[in-house]
Amino acid sequence: MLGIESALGEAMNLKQLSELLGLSQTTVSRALNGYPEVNQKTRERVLEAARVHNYRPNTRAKGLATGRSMAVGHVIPISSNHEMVNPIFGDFIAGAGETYSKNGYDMILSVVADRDEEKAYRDLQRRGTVDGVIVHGPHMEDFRIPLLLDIGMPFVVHGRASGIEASYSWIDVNNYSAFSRATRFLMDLGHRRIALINGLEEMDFAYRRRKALMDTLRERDVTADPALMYQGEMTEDLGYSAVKEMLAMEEPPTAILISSMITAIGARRAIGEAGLKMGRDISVITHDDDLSYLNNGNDEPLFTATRSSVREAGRRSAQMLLEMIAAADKEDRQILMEADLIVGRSTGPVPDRG
Amino acid sequence: MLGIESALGEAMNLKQLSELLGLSQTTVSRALNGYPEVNQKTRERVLEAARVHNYRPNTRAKGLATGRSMAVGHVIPISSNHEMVNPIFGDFIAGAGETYSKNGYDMILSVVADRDEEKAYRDLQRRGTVDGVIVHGPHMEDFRIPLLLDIGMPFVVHGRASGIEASYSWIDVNNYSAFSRATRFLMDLGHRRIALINGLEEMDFAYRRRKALMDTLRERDVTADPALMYQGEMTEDLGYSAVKEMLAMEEPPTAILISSMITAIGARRAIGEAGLKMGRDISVITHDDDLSYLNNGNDEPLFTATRSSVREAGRRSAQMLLEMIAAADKEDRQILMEADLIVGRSTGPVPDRG
DNA sequence: AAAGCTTTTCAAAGCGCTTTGAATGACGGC
DNA sequence: GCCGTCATTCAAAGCGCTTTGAAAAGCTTT
Repeated sequence: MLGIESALGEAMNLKQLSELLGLSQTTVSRALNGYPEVNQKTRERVLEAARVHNYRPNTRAKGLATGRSMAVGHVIPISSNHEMVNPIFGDFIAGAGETYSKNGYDMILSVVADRDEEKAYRDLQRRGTVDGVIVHGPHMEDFRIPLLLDIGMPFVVHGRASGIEASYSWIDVNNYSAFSRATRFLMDLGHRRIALINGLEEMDFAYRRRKALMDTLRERDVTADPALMYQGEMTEDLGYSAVKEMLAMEEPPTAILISSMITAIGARRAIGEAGLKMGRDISVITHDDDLSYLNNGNDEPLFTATRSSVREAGRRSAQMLLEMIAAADKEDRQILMEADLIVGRSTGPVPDRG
Repeated sequence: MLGIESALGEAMNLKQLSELLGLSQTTVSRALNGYPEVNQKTRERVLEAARVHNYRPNTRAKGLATGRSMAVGHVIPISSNHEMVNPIFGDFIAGAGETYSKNGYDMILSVVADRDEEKAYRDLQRRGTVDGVIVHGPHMEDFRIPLLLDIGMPFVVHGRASGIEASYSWIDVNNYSAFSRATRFLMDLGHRRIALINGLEEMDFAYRRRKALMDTLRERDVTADPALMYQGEMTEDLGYSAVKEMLAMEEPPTAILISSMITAIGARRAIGEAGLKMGRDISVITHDDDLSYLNNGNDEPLFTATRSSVREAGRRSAQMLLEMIAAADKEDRQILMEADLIVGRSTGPVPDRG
């Protein structure tokens, strides 16, 4: 009977399994969960039976009994006006998800209108749906950090939030050092008029990148031109429009720093349309998140780029969070990843202005 | 005391709430869930108290009691060799997630190595983690469809699987009609040598698109050249390499059909590098999933494209699945969405060969 | 005022698991 | 042969909810 049921895919439960084995639920549960007070022979019988009948403990019942959900939440805000989905989201999630699977955790995605974001976190906590969350795309002084500290939910931020004093766990790319290196690289090639096409200014990473550019220019006594600073959602179109506009200026920039590969592709389009050639007529350095579907050329990189795998960041954030959940200590953890500066064909010395 | 606790964000449970109100858990539960056998006054008191104390029922306990998880699963296979994350994934998920949130469902993402995919579905079912699943990117004769029918888990396929007889629920773009219209459009402009840069050949959508092209060519007595048929993961690089190769042929194609915007961008790059101009020297039509970060130009579309919003498909698949879960009837549902053929600047009449 | 309804409320069982505290059996030492 | 010890096993309580079946309260009707 039970055999037939299991063949039909009906889920077998602990009670049935223990009756089948002539053991108590206690013993079976302990054998399955690796507790020591079980006879070796018994344990083997139990494990074998569980395997044969393809037993999997009911997630909800287990969670209810243990008080843990074995799940991690990711809240994805969709802003009501521009409805943008971050292009790096897929790769980050893939990295994180990989880690969760390996560790027997589920990943819960909550897609909410941005005005409902606070409610979403509170709900996740009150309903006991998750044991912790990952915070995406922090703004400066991001409200989610004090919120999560307040409600006492373990979390890891992918990025940091300037202006927040409190200590918390994060993993971030060293955006400052990446963009100052990129700037120095361009300046060493003689560039002085360097434009920036950045993410939205409230984003923390955008702030750091911009600051890196400004500081580095100033270090070498160059005054930044505010007219060359663009920012917006990192779409292909932003890159195109910004560059088109720049190239129409009286004194166009000789180099451009760009915050995302997608945007750099738009920039490339505008440069091509203007009949110019990247690396010869104008230099471009982009940040490259190493997305799986957007390789930066195959042999020699197309773009000179500051590169850092967002997928790897996903893996490591998840790892960090799981450690925090497991650990007794309430220590915060921080990881700062350095980006590589990859030299490609999109940069070169300042052309002679004729 | 309870007040302080709730202020601190400690989750209040049904027992505490009912004691606070001097009512039984039964009555409180019924009042909250809208059952009729509750006095109007009582119901109001209960709802008010729940609001004030920010009560949310524990997901796991509720699920355990009702036998439903109020969650939907998405299994994302990561293939061991090429580790590709589909670029359309983010937008689809955003669409689906929106629908789930509105309906009080959670979304569970399971990222697994492709060889563990069957196990992932079985686990989801046996552990009772989800009430249904969405199947992504079906192959021809996709094994997941018989599997899910077998284990009796409600599901909706985003796409279809040629070669499967059984009835099941799906939502798909009419790839065949989209690509035959695109082909006819090109042929009307005089094109006869039409190349195809398609997704992996085992993918069902790729099969239909290719068939549409072949059939349409044959209808007008044109023989397709197998040398012009490319396929692979839809990366930027695929488009670039394929077009570069084509343009080096003795008799290059005069038009190209491409299965994805990302790949079309690669194609554009190769075309630009060769010093050619899209729409004048060579025509390109791409499929455009209307991704939020990849707008096809802003005023006049850059590419002539078969367009269909993958985000909308996400919303509708989720809607369909939730209806199936709620419905008593076990009817299958099918939705075939027609793609728009949007005319942009990438197509034009066959150039005179000189 | 008792009987019969209807409306409203409640106590308790049950969902499938873990875990506490107790019971059982085996074993060696005296 | 009895006792303490250790290794195993078990019954039962509990996690926070829903839901069944019964009880209580409020109204009509006779």
